[in-house]
Formats: sequence, C-alpha cells, structure tokens
Amino acid sequence: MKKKDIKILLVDDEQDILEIVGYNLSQEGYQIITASNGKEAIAKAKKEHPQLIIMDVMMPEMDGMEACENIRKIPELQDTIITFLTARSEDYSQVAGFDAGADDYIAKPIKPKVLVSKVQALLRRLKGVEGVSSTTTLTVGNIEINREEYKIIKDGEEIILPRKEFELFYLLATKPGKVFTREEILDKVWGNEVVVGGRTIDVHIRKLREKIGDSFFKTIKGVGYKIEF
Amino acid sequence: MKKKDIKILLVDDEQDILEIVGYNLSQEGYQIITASNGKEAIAKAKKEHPQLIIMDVMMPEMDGMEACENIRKIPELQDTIITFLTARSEDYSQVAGFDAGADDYIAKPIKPKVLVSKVQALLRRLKGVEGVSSTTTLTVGNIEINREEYKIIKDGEEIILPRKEFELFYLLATKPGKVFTREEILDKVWGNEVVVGGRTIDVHIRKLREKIGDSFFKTIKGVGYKIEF
DNA sequence: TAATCTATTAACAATTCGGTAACGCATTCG
DNA sequence: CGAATGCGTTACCGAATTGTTAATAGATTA
Repeated sequence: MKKKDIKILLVDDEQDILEIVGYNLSQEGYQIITASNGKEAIAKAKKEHPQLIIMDVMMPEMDGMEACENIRKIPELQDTIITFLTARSEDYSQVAGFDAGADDYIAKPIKPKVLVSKVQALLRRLKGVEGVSSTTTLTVGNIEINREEYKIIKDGEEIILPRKEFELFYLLATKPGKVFTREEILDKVWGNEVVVGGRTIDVHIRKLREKIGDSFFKTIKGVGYKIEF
Repeated sequence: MKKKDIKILLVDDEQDILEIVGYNLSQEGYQIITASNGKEAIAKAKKEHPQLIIMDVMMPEMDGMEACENIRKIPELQDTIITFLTARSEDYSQVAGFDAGADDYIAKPIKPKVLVSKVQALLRRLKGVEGVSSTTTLTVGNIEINREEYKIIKDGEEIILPRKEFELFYLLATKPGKVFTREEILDKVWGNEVVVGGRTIDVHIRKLREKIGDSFFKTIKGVGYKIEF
C-alpha cells in the first residue's frame, strides 16, 4: 500500500493541534481526515475507513476512550490502529488507554519528528496483514518459535535463548531445509559491518545443538548450515 | 463473558419505561428480564441471577430501597450490580440509595444513549466482558490489578504501588509473556520525550520484584523484561 | 512547615553473553 | 602419505548488560 492511499483520521477539539499534526502528516504524503470530537470521529471513521486514528483523550461530547471503545466494535474497523494523544501530566492514562482498545499513544507536546516516525512505525504493522502470527510466532516441526516472547517451545518445554542464539535459530527456521551460507548468516544475524572470527558461528551452532537438539542442525560442508525437522 | 450472556433485570411499575429501556438494552445485545414491583424483582433476581439490576426507586408493593436491601442479603447475588432510577427532583434518594446497597443511579428522564453508556460502564466491573472493556481492573494469574486505586491484589493481599512502579507493572501485565524492550518501556511508561538514566528501569523492576515476587519477572538479556504468571 | 514517600542517579557488584584462541578430528587433495 | 582445509569442541576472557544499594532532590501529604 502506498502512502497516498493511507488515510489518517485526526481527532482533537483544538483546531491548532489538528492543523499542526495534519500539516506534518500530509507533508509526508498521507491523506488526512479530521474530526473535533468523539461522535464526529466515529461517524467519519465509519464512512472513511482510515487505517490509523490519532485521537486526543480529552474531548468534549465524547472522550477518546469512549470513542475508541465504540470504534473497536465496528467490524470493518477491526484492523484500524488507534493511537491516543495524551497530555504529559495525565500520565496514567497513557497506559490506561490500552484496554479501551488503543494500540499506542503519543505524548503531548507533540514534536513533529517524533510524531512522524511514530506514525510510520505504527503503519508498518499494516504491511503484514496476515495477522499477528506471521510476525510473532513461527511453528516448524514440533517447535514453536515466539519472537515476541523471545523463547521457543519444544515438546511443551520452554527454552529461553540469548539474543544471538535466538536470532540465528530464527533465521534458520524461516526456511527449514534451506542451506544458509556463513556469509548469509553473518549478514543477517551479525550485520554486514561487523567482523567476527571464523569460529564464531560454529560456537553458536554448538550451543543451539546443545539446547535444542543435535539432530535438527545439519552441516553442509563447504557451504553452510541448515535446519531440518 | 459475552454480551448476550449478560442478563439485566429491569424493575419499574411503568410499562413505558420497561419498554423503552428494555428495547435500548436489548438492541445492545443484552438479555432483558423485567419486573414491575419490588417483590417480583426479588423473585426474578433469585431465579435468573442477573448481573445488573436497574430499578425504580418509587414503586407500589415494595419500593426499590427495600427490594435492594433484600436482594443484597441473597448470597448468590452478591456480585450483582444494582442501579436505581430516580426522578431528578428527589435527589436525596440518590444518596439514600447507596447505603441500601445500590451501586449507582440513573436520573430520569432517561436518555437512551446515556443509559446504554452507563450500563456499559457498570458492567465493566464484571470481569472480561467482551466488547465492554474494563477500565478499572485487569486480572492476570492470581493477581488483580486495579488501576483506579493504583494497587494490586495478590492472593487476597493488597499491595499499593507508587505511580511509576504501577505503570511499569501494568504495562508488562497488558501482555503477559511478551518481552518489552527497554525502549518500549521508556516510551510507554516514561513518555517519548523524557530522558532517564540507564539504571532507572532496573531499579523499578527491582522494587516490583521485591513487592510482588521475584519469580514473575523475567529478564531477557539484551532484549528487555517480561512478566509471567 | 515538617515529615514522608517517590523517582532518579551514581557507583559498584554480579552476571551473562559474545567472541576468540587453541586444539582435535575428519576429509580432501596434491 | 602428509599437508591443507573446514568443522567441532572446550575453556576462557573481556565487554556489555543487568542487579543492588545508598544517596539525593523533588513531590506529596499530614
């Protein structure tokens, strides 16, 4: 989806905020829709189907929380990301919004750069529309890999892996059977600028074999490693 | 619990009120039971075990107050929420009703929208009603988190947490198992423009471990923290 | 205003992780 | 056959990360 196809609904009772935020986001190429209270927000959300809603918590008529709850009930808007704007002082509400169905919040005063990068981060979620599972858990064989929780579950047993080990395992697991060359592994797990010694990968593979099971890891001599279930 | 599993008992001697109120709530998906006086109300309450009772104060046979007191004595109905309907003029009864065991009151004349949102607010007290998110408590494992009072209840024991500690705990508890990176934590609990030293989070985690129990908090080195019940 | 409680920092301790070196073993190849 | 190559293994070190405590400034409450 292209930027110009993305609709963002801004909801705030202060015209200033709408203008500033709206300006910054439209500069970025997003389509901006505005509303000045909760009711209007719900109406426009229904009509326009925005991908993202940025909404002030405190508003006349109907506050952000309530509006959020209402919007969450609309089936067509299940995938809409809702973000609150909160004043710095009322900081408990930052966390408070989450079970009203909010995905995130942005604290006032709003810095345009922070806002834009936050919005982009939020919109990244839209790309993998396959649902949360594709980006958070991966199941191969009898092993479940949970990226969100940084652990793997093998035969019901939970194994917590250190970062590098986890990443290495995760990489191999993304394509079971595929042989990853050392070069590929270094590039993906270590990053292409880092230079590490020749035995580093081996050692990590060793640790994985130890923790997860020797049989899963195959060495293809002269080529690299692969995983098999 | 789903909306359609929620029973609401309406008690009023005026047929009109029963119809209007009943219609609006059933539109929302709730199951409606009606009664036209206090005695009938008690009988139906016993039989049907509604989660919420909305009752007129003024009624023939037995008035709302009395009925309320009676219902409060029934063990199975301890968790039932009782709300009075009162005419605006007789506001003394608003106060009076509370020590008869009422949880809230709704003033006449009744505006359907106000009523519905009030009912939803009341039902939030019931845990885990889908589509009516809880704004007051969150229960995970054997720990109940009460945001209104900034406290948690663990095994019946009440633990009061300072704001930051509470927010941090609450954040982790919104997604048990998920690893929150330090960045994420700073962003959500401290806000996106605040800069704090490197050991601040650790210290707060420490305090939580001390107060709530070491075992709940897991450190994923190089990644962040998570909570597990 | 005094007394208390919170949030944060600084300083230091403890731990863990990532990486390396050194060596062993097997296979390959000249 | 012996050297060369590539991988496996172990032990260990240094650095990065986290844990802990105490001190302090700021906020809150009595």
